This record gives sequence, C-alpha cells and structure tokens, in this order.
Amino acid sequence: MKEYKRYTLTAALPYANGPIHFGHLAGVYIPADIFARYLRGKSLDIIFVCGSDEHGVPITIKAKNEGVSPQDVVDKYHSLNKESFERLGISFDIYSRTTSPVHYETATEFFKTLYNKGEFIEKTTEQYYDPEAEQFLADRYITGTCPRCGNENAYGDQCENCGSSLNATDLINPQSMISGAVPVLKETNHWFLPLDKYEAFLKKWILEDNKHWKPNVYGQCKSWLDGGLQPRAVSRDLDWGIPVPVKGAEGKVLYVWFDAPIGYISATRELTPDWEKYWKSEDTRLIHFIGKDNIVFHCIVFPAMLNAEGSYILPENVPANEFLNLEGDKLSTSRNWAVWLHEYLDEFPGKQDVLRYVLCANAPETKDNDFTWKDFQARNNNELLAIFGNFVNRTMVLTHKYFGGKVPAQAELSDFDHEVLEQFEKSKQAIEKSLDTFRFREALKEAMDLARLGNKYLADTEPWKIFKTDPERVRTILNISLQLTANLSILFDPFLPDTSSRLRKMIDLKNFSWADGGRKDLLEVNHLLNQPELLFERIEDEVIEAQLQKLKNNKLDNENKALVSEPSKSAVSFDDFGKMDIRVATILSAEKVAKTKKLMKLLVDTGIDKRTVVSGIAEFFEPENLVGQKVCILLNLEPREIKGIQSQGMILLSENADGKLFFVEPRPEAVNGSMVK
RNA sequence: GGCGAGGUAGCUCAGCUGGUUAGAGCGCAUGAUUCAUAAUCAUGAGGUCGGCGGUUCAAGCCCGCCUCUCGCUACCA
Repeated sequence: MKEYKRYTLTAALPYANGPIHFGHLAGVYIPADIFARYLRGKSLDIIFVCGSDEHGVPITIKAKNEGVSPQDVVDKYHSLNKESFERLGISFDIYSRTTSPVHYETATEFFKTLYNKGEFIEKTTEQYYDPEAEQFLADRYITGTCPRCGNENAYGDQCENCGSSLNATDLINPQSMISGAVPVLKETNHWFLPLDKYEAFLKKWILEDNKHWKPNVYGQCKSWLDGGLQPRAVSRDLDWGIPVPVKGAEGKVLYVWFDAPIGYISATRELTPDWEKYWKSEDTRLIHFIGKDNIVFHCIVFPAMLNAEGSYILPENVPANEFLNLEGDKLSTSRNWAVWLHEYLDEFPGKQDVLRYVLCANAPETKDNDFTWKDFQARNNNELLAIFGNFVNRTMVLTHKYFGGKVPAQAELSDFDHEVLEQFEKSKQAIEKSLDTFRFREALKEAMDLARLGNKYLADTEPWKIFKTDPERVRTILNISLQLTANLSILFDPFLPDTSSRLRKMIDLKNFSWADGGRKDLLEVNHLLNQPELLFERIEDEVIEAQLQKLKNNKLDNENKALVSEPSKSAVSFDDFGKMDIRVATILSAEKVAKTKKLMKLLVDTGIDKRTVVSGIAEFFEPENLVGQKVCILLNLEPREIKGIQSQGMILLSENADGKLFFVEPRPEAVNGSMVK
C-alpha cells in the first residue's frame, strides 16, 4: 500500500433531531474510534473529526411540532450527543456542528467556488408556495389527500397510510401546514450538481481504482453507477440552513446533503489552522466511517463535489458497515425500537467498555447483525469477566499472595514459557493486520485470545501447587503472566480504553505506546504492583430482564398507537357519493403482472360487461384462489394504463394496520351488476 | 420485477487467488482443577456449507437456474 504521512478520519455526522442509539455505535462510531486510537497509539499524525448535522427539513418539522425553534432542537441534541460520545470514550479530536460560523464560511466558499467555475446548472421549476406565510413549502410541509389510497392526511413526500412516495403536486386538496392556506404553484429556480457529468470520472475512480473497498460498498456503488446518475438539486426554498451565496437567492438555502459532508472540512478548520494538509495533500489518507445508508453520499456525491471543487483529495476508503437489529427487529426511531446511548450510560454506569466490547464483537461488518441483551450478558460474563478479568485477577492475587505484589524475576525458561512470550508479538501483529483491513471483530478476538492463553498458561503450569516445592518456577510463571497482563493493557487499549487504563494503574505501567505491545519486559523485576481490583462485574439476569421488559413496554405502546384509526374524512354531498358507480362483480380469472411485485391483472364479470382491472394485491393473494371471488368494483373510475395494461375500475378492499388487504365481499346472493349504494 | 449484499454447527460468525478428514467463540455433554468474580483448563457430540444442475482430477469457494433474508429501485387507481 501507498505510504501515507497523515490520516484524516471522519465519522458520519449524526443528525441532530434525536439521540444516538446502538445501531449508530456498532456501525460507525465504535469502529471509527478503535481505528483512531490504534493509529494514535502508533504515534501517527491523525485527526478524527465529527459533529452534528443540524440543517434540513426534518429538524424544522420537529421544532414546529414541539413549538420551539430549530436552533433549540439542534442545541438540545448536539449537547446530548456530544456528551454521550464523550462518556462512551469516543475520542473525537473535535465534535463540531454545522451551525457553527466556520461551517457557514466553509460551505459558502465551497459553493461559491463551484458556482464560479460553472459547475452548477440552474433550473426553474414549479413548487408549492404558501401565499399567507410568503414562503415556499417543503414537501413535508404540505398535507392533502393521497391520490392512491384516499388518506386525507398524506404528506407531500409520502403517504404514511399506504406507504407510497409522492410528489407534493400529486396531492388532492393540498394544504399548507404552516398557515393552513391553499398553496399555489409558483416558479422558483435552483442550482443542480450535474452528477451525470462526473459519471466517467466516478466509474474509473471507484470501479477501477478502488477495487479494494468492501464488497458491500463496492457493489452498492456499482449499482448506482450502472443505473446512471442524475443532476441533484443543491439548493432548497427553506429558511433553515446556509443561505445560497448568490444574488437573487433570497429565501434559498443549501440543501442539507450538500452542506453536511462539508462539515468534516469545517470541523478540521475549527480544529487546526493547519487544516489544509489534512484535506488537500496527496500523502494524506482520508477515511470515512459510515453506515450503509450513507454509501451513495460518501462514495459518489461527496467525491463528485470534491472533484468538482478541484483542490481536495478523495477518500482512500469508506469502510461502511451494515445495520444492527435489536432483538430480531429492525431498529426504528419512530417506533422507539432502539437502545439509546444516553440511557444505557445512565443505567450501566462504568460499563461503557462492556458496550464497546459487545458492539465491536458483534458489529455488522459483512451483513446485518442482531443485538440481543442475552448476548450482551453472555459476552460480559463469559468473555470479559471470565476470560480477561479473571486472568488478570488470578495473576494479581497470586503475585500479591506469594511475592507481596512485587514483580518476581524469571529463572530458566521452559518451551511453553518461550511459546507464551513469543505469542505477545504474534498477537500484536495479528491485531494490526486485522485493524489495517477494518476487521474489528477479528482484531478484538485476537486480543481476547491472548487473555485466553494466559488462563491456559496458569492452568497448565499450576503455580499454586508447586509454590512450596519450587518457588523459583513460580517466580518465572508469574513474571510471564504479568508481562502478558501488561501486554493486554496495551493491546486492548484501542477497544477498551477505560478498562485498559484501569489495568495500567493496577500494574502501575506508565509511558506506554502501541509500539510497546509485544514486548516481553514491560514490567521490571521488583516493580511494585497496586492492589488488584475487579475489571468487570457480573451482570445478573434481573438486569437483563429489566431491559427486555423495557423494550416490551415500548413495543406494547407502539401496538396501541397503531390501533388508532384514521379520523373521519370531511363530509361529501349525496350527489358526490351518487356519482360513484359501485357494483357487485365476480373475478373470472387472475394472473400476476410480470415484473412487478404487487400487481395482479384481473378479469371481472361486472354484469354489464367483462373488463380488465389491475390491482395491487399480488402480495396477499394467489391467482388460483381469486377465481370466483365476489367483489365490489368502482366501475366509473377513469381508466388508466398500468404496466401497459388498461385498468378499467378499482376493486374495493379494506386494509389493516399491518397493511393486510381484505376484499369488501358481497353476500353470495348478490348478483353481478347490482348497484352498491 | 431490476440492481446490490447475504444465506456455513443450537446461537454469533471465519473460511484469502477452488486442493487432503469444513473452522472459531458462545451454548451443550463429560472429565480435570480450586490461584481466581461458581470463574478456569481439557476432551467430545453437533454441519447433505439454502436447493437443483453444470465446469473440473478436485467446489463452501467458479458458472446457470431456483429459493429465503436485508437494502436501493419500479409498480399500487
């Protein structure tokens, strides 16, 4: 590999509309921090930057819902998350935020550079505008009736009832959420980054020059590149964000995806006046730690921006992780199905390293993984405590018991002694090899295996049995056990910084660095050890039960919420109702529409004719079970072509909270063609 | 449906460019041990490597088809 003089590590900027949960940690912050600590331990020139991502529409909506200002929202979560990271021992050199003045300056300059180079294209489009509030409306700020399912409380970007994604202009009876006014379409112009223009460059850079990226990252990029890239708007009509620094762009701000990654650069500027060498020097290795949801931004969009700007380096690697599930279910902030970091830190004081250990050992490096509290307990009790903590304690207790806490001298060494001593360096190298390739789970296991060897060493040499007959031998054994202990305090340091530091205090080891790992003489003869204390404590079943109960309660709350029915729609006249021609009909034949997941092509006998209807029911019904099914059909709905098939009418179905569909089924005696009224 | 990633012991995962009886940790069983937070150490049971077919002297690994999970995407009158 190329020789690098310095490292710039970034961890995804957490969005400041909520707290950090375990998924963020396992996927991004714990691996990033381990890597940062490891490199620092090697005395390399590194910076590790992060910060809060504080712009964008979701924050303005949250603020509105809570009756506070967007600044209040981001202030709250910025300080909560900053503090949580610190308590967990995430060693950012700086944790900044995208509302900082430096960031405004950086992002503005960045935009201006691209603007002046003519890298943007300008387009005029029609968007909804609230005449009362005198502002353009983000899609999320518009409600109306969903054209698909008739839900009256659909948002401009998505209907939460039927799950379909919408354009605000699709909504029937649109309404501004700000003033309640009926929005009007108004022309507005925006700047776009023509990603398609950088396609050739990106293809070469990723597909040819970066074959070493992780398969999930590489594959995802390939998929996007093969699909073709589209110009992406870099500005929005919004009052929360960084103003577009162009004349005549009043009321427009930089789109959050554009300003957020620049936050890495701003954070670096804030950190050091020497920031440029970390971003513009070819001998700097830039690494982005992110989750898989962020791959496209960090591998395609941001590099395109950096490339267009011209003076920046590109990431050398983007070791994105997959997702962490919780007790078998996907994490969900809105459903409150998550374990929140700040709550964990409060409920498990002093156990930040346990969390670091468990989430690293079970990190979703190659595929989605599951976090369970039972596994958390098992890893604490059977690995941290039983293997690591126990070995250290045995060694310490024996040394105090036999030699008053002073490091005894080695005498003649057996083959096994040599073997154990040699293993120090081997373990260190194995850990390095794994960390260098972002295999954090494997690296951690290597470290734990050294503690394992320690236990085996004691079990095989049995110093407690031979102390009376052969104290010389016991001196050797404990000296080696102590050297091993000292190595553990160094090799575990990137993973478990708090534990390692407590361990070093216990054995009074100072002035160490990663380079000292592997040494066989870390503790001098007669060096006085402090009193042993336990590194880990057992986690009892009750504690785990309590956590599971807490999750169960969350789930129950959610289910109760889901049972709430939609409020009734506004009144319609009898005439309006009478316009609808709903009839009894029978399905004559059914087949799945090729190349779709949900669509079923139905031939129905309506009593007056036989017609074709396309319906989105294929996920719930088998074609053979549909023949003979009596249904209600809306006959006079305007025909529409779907996947090349003319659909003439709509079958009426009811939908449960979980999305399951049921036919509105007439009695068997009802004949085809009879009116439903 | 398209694209991407995955499907290996009860659980969580390794298996690099195809090469002898497929590995680890946890869990389980048996034995040893008592310095240690009922911790440790040894041994063992347990796998048609998602399914079928193909290439090859040889396939968990390569190719084709199918199937399941996750993500992106299309479709929902």
